Amino acid sequence: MIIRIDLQSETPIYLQLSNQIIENMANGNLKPGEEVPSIRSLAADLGINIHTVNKAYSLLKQKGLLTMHNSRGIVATRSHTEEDEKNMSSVKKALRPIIAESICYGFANIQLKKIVDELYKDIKGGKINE
Amino acid sequence: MIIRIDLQSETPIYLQLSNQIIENMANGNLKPGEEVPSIRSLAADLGINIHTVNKAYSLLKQKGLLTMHNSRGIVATRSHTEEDEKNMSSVKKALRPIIAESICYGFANIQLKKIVDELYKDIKGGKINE
DNA sequence: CAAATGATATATTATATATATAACATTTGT
DNA sequence: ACAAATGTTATATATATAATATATCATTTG
Repeated sequence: MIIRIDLQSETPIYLQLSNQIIENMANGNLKPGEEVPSIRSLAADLGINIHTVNKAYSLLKQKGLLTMHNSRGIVATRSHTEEDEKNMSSVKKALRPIIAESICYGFANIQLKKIVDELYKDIKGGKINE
Repeated sequence: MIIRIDLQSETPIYLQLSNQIIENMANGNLKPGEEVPSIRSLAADLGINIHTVNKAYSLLKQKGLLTMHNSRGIVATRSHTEEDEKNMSSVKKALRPIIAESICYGFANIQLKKIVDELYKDIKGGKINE
């Protein structure tokens, strides 16, 4: 799993980290059941603090995407279908202001869905660019 | 233009404010060329500080959605088509992590585009909920 | 000329982010 | 039994962001 942190970015490190782990889960680089690097080892590899990694992992745990096993490592998880409603409302809440902004920019509904379609395929394709 | 600030929210006030102004521009409550409340009056109405309103307005100005006229008020703006590329890349950058997260939740491409479609119509419809 | 405007400056408080150590209980491998 | 590695938690420090309180300035409007 490739992770790259930009210390100059205005996006907090723990968010960059959790976002990139999510991308790795989305494109299949990190599959459900597979182990994630330990907090200490990842912090050492990236040259950042343990607590920063811990914060990112806690966020993913809260989203139901990671499961901590008592002193035995951390494993990628796919949240259950019972949580679909919760996940759905979380996604909608995040999407809403972006879609509103797109409307202000004059982007049509079809145009916006085309962008979503492209991003969806691009992420699943496994590109980690931007 | 109706604006409601939640002081308990974890979303910063200036972001709540700019997001709601954007929604009002998206649903037609605030049309291009129309005046926006002055910084002082809006701050007084909402019971928040001048600088917080100023920060929200500056953000919208930076997005090309507001234009300040020297000591003569602030006006809603539709950013020009020449900036489409910039706006597009801005929207994509914001959308990417949310779509990746949706994929982790097991949401299909069609399902996601349906959500976008619903939100698009809901925002244009003018609902200001949650 | 007074009033209102956006812009700017300084200061203070509170919260968020990131780091540095340290310690704890649990699990794993020897 | 023991050492090593794990996730968890606690404390402390430094910096950045968010929000507030005053205040001043040039410009525009009535």
